[in-house]
Amino acid sequence: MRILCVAEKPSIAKSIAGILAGGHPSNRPGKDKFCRNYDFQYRMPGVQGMVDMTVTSVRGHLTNADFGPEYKAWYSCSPADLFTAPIMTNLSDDAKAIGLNLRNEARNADALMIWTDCDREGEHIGSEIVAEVRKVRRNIRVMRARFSAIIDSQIHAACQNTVELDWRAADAVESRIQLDLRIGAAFTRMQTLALQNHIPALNEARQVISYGPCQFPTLGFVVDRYNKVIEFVPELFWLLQLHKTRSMSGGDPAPEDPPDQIRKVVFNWDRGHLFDKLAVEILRDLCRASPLATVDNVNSKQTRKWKPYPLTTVELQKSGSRLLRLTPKRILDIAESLYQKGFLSYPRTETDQYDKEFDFNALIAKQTADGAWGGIAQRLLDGAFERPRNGRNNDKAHPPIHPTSHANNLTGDDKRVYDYVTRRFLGSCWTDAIGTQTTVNVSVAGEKFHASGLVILQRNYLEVFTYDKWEGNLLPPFVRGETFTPTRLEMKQGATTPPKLLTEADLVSLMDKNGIGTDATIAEHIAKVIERQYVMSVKEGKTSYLVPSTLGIGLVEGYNQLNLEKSLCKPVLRRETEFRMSLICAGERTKAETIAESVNEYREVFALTNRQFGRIAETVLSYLTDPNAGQEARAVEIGEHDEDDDVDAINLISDSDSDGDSDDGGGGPARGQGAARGAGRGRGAASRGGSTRGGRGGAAAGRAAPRLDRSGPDNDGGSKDARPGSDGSGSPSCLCGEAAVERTTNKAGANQGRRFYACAKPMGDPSKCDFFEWADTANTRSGFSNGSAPRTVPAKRSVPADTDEWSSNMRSTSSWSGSGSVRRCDCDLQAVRRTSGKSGANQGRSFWTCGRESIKLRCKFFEWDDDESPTTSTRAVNSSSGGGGGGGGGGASGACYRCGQSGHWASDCTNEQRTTANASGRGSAPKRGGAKRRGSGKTRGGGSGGRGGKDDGCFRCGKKGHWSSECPGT
DNA sequence: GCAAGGTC
Repeated sequence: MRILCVAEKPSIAKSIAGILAGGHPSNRPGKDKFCRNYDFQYRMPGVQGMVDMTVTSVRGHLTNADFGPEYKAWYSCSPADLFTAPIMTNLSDDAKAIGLNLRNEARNADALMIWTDCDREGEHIGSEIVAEVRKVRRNIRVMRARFSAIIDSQIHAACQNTVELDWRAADAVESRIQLDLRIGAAFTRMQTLALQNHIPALNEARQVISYGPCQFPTLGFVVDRYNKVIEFVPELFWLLQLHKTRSMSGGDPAPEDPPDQIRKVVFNWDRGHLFDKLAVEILRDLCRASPLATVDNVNSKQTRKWKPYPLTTVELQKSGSRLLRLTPKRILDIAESLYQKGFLSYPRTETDQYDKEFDFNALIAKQTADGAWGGIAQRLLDGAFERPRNGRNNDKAHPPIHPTSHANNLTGDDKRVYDYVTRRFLGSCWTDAIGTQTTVNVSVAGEKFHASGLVILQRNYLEVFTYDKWEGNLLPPFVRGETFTPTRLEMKQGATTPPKLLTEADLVSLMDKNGIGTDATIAEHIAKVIERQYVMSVKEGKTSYLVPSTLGIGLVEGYNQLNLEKSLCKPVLRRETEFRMSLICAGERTKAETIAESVNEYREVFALTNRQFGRIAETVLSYLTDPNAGQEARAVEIGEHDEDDDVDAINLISDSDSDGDSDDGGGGPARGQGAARGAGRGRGAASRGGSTRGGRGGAAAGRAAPRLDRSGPDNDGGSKDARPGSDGSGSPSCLCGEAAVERTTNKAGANQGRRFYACAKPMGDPSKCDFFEWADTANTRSGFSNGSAPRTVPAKRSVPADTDEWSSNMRSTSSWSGSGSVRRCDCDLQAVRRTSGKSGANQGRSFWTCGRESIKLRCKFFEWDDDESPTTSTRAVNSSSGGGGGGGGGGASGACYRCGQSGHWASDCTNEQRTTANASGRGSAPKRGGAKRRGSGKTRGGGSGGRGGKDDGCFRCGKKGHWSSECPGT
């Protein structure tokens, strides 16, 4: 018997072969330069004699999806046709040799064992391998080896307990591939041609204005933050501060005290600051009237600075970009090359937990040779070692990033990245830093103040992880119950400061949180929006900030003007795609259904965008030609508060008053300068925004300025500080946990005028969540197509974890538990039974999901509350929706996007009330179903409708009645 | 001349 094993990448093939062979298997070159073939014999349980094994690999995906030749040229068809154009999937050019190797090796194999990574993409790559092998061995037996780490015991267990390939996961990926291609190509061609037509400069530069479901939300984040910065209106606040100068030996300083024994202690106000100047003045006067301070409490407690978590790709990119000041893409490229050289482990991982059996000692031992940290590595080996903290992520495919061997001849950025990874690894294997924190609480005339000191007792991990700073601050002695006269009591004025522009690290975080891209692609998306000239990286001091170009702002503003409920510049559509993929994985939807549904939805958005693209083009043009535009970016003061990552940083401007008349001389000038600077910047930014942004000035002025309130919980003085709208009177809570606001749908269509609940935060606020609920169905959570929030972070790499779970989910002859039993979700909480309110085949059906209250925090656990296996439920969905749907487009199990009724697609909708506004386009919109493209591109002119384009106007000159390829103007 | 996702 001979089994052909295929891994996702050469390094894994080598490791697996080494483990299964129990040493060094013989190996021979394959047809591809990187993918070698390893041969050995293996004893499989239940099989007589030894099995001949060959382990080889692919290099990621084997195939690429693209349109057929008749659609490839940009003028060959209307961009709208790309939503239905056939997609061809072929071996990529650089996978030709790999395919040949697979076919050669499979010819004399009895079985194929898939060893790709255990995630959705891995299942899809597995399906590509199966397809390739079946070209020569149609009926070959396929087995899936499931492993979560390259550890001997796991690899042997995976080999001996194979499961089925997860075809649903592969289908989910397939649907994403098709959707991304159609959306990307259609929108890119449409907007590029339309903008080139409108704007000669873009035409001359032949500049591609690409659209991508990850690119545009990435751009959207940058523009949102930029808008927040320039529209920011500072708000003044006031606070009290108490100073006491004291000798370290206790008591007031004496003349013989050396200077380093004298400490100026600043006591901060427990109220933080208030936005009511009069209130602060009154409190200050009260303190002045009886200025004696009483020490209410002196509290010392042990504190610690936590050592870093194990390193994930996203964290490497974030911290690397912040600390090493390299772009995320450069960091990933360097990590990749260090991995290739054998210095680092696999650099694309979401895992921040080490496997129980991880061999730390061997890896730490390799670092004892290092001149800089060798001694520390030795101390770890000698007993200082402490297991790294566990993070919350585990992709079950790769361990956290760590050094795999010692490197002593690296230079430049390679060395800086290697050093960071290694110091972080060693730091995570040490113990937290320990210190003693002392807090002194005092009161003056009933007002409370506090000061803190820190004594670092053990630096521990800080000795090797030198990127973390922890500075001690020694307080002179204070005794509970004592009284003293403050050296000064000040009232200070400050102002809220605008958020800073995004750094690349910020953007990586935002993308990660919102599920835009994956750990391996986030950096590429950022590089892409820079390459497309939507975003510029502007260096200010040591930090690079991302500033949208006029083109980038124009595009986002243009799209925002369309008021689409699901903005193309926001992450919500991407999340829907992810959510739909998860439904395919759960067996609730089929690939065909999902693709049809998504394509239908996107095509509607496309048609709407296309018809109104003139507005977008005008907006872009206005930004590109505005002589003031682009100055804004430079005018925005960036990098001023480099040390503070807080978006709502406080800028303490000046002393507005001091403790006594005698100090006025010192406080006066400082106040004057500071106030002028703060106010000047605020007005300047606001007016710049207003002057260059035309009509938006009013809206910007009407927006509430972000307000900071750092007052303590005991704050009872500043009623003005209370945030509006947080009391939630009858409103549901949004995903941020705050009261949602009621809004009205303005998009033309069946739901125009309908009320819904959404997050109260302003548009453009990156922290605004995507909560959505119709006001009239607030108690019946509808399906995601109505906007109920899907999970925040996509399951780029998510399949069930342990073998048992895997088996129960993957085997169709399942150990599916019966109804009524208590179930536990993936968080190991008691699962909660809910009922599907969504119209369609599963309406009213009960299911079990994660027990957490917050939708945002729920795990991916999902089970139907009946006896059906996932396979059965898939069939149920198929049959019912297939019957209900019209025509060849699959079933319409969801609601029609035009009239809101279920049972038919929007294209087949006969409900005349569907168009209420926007008479210019919508009323005359031809039906999609009536004019499906068939045959070659030559026949396209005959189709009178359904594809936009010709009837919506030529993409070159904008006139109707001819295709852009036939445009007389070209 | 379009996307995003693997990997090298």
